[in-house]
Amino acid sequence: MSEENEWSEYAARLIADAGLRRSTPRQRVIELLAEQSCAITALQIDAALDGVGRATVYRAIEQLEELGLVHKVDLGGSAFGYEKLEPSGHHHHHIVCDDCGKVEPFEDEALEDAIHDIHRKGFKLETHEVTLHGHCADCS
Amino acid sequence: MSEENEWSEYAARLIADAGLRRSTPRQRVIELLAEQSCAITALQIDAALDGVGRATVYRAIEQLEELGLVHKVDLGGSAFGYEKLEPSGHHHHHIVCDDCGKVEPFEDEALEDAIHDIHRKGFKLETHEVTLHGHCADCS
DNA sequence: ATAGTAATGAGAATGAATCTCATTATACGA
DNA sequence: TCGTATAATGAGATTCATTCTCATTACTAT
Ligand SMILES: [Mn+2]
Ligand SMILES: [Mn+2]
Ligand SMILES: [Zn+2]
Ligand SMILES: [Zn+2]
Repeated sequence: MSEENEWSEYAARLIADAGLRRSTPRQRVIELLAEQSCAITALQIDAALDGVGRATVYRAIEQLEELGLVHKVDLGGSAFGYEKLEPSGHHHHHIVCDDCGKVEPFEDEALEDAIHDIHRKGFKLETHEVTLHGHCADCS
Repeated sequence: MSEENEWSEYAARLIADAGLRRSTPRQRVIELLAEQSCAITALQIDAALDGVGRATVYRAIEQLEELGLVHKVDLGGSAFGYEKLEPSGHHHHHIVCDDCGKVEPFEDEALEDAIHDIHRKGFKLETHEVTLHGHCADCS
């Protein structure tokens, strides 16, 4: 099974388990998110889905976030980005060019290890976000 | 010399080197940021400084950011936070409770080492931001 | 099929951040 | 010290991502 379908179906399952209905608009938001390999904004989703209202897009994102299916990321622009969170836990982080706004995903095993070693009493840690800032080759 | 004064004077020097004037409103923004040990929002700064306009607060923050004196952080609320960046490079990151919004700073040497070992060709890395999300004791 | 209610979407409202522009303050040379 | 150039300011308007409202629609279970 492709990774997109895997996530879509996992999402459908959690949605059902949460007692939510299987509605077409929310389903389309899920499918669009499933196709993306990196972050996309709420307004991009809204624009891509004719017939799906803005409010529905934001509501769907909020629910997916609460179910741990989607992750909100600040990529330096004027809007937040959202990307699916694989059930395996496998994920990437981002490098942002502070001059032109270009975003590149990256993965780093040592970084993940260091993060997983962090414990703070009084806090149950769930997710994390790492963003590196700098200047890309074109802007240097 | 206290760390606040150290940063204030460092900021004053960079402001001067950049050819900017030593204006009272901008100076007051700098001093307020110097007093904080963690992030504060632009509107909190504006509210704390009577006689200093909102536009001036945002402009000052933008300039300080460009000079590498201030760091913008997304702490999950409706507005961004800003905190001073010590000339020594010494800094902390944040743990956020996704339920109540509580923010706690933390430092981790191994994490910093892992981040400094990250290199990406075509990118000159400057700063980084790490945010851990979870649930605090009160909300668990 | 029907009832019960979750979900939707158009549009209004909110609010952080940005922009405008007339006025003021600062730096610097005379 | 004075005058000039212009950086900087602040009130208010504006933008625009996000949230809210509420009448209507569409799931789902019976
Ligand atoms: Mn749409
Ligand atoms: Mn103010
Ligand atoms: Zn990670
Ligand atoms: Zn760090």
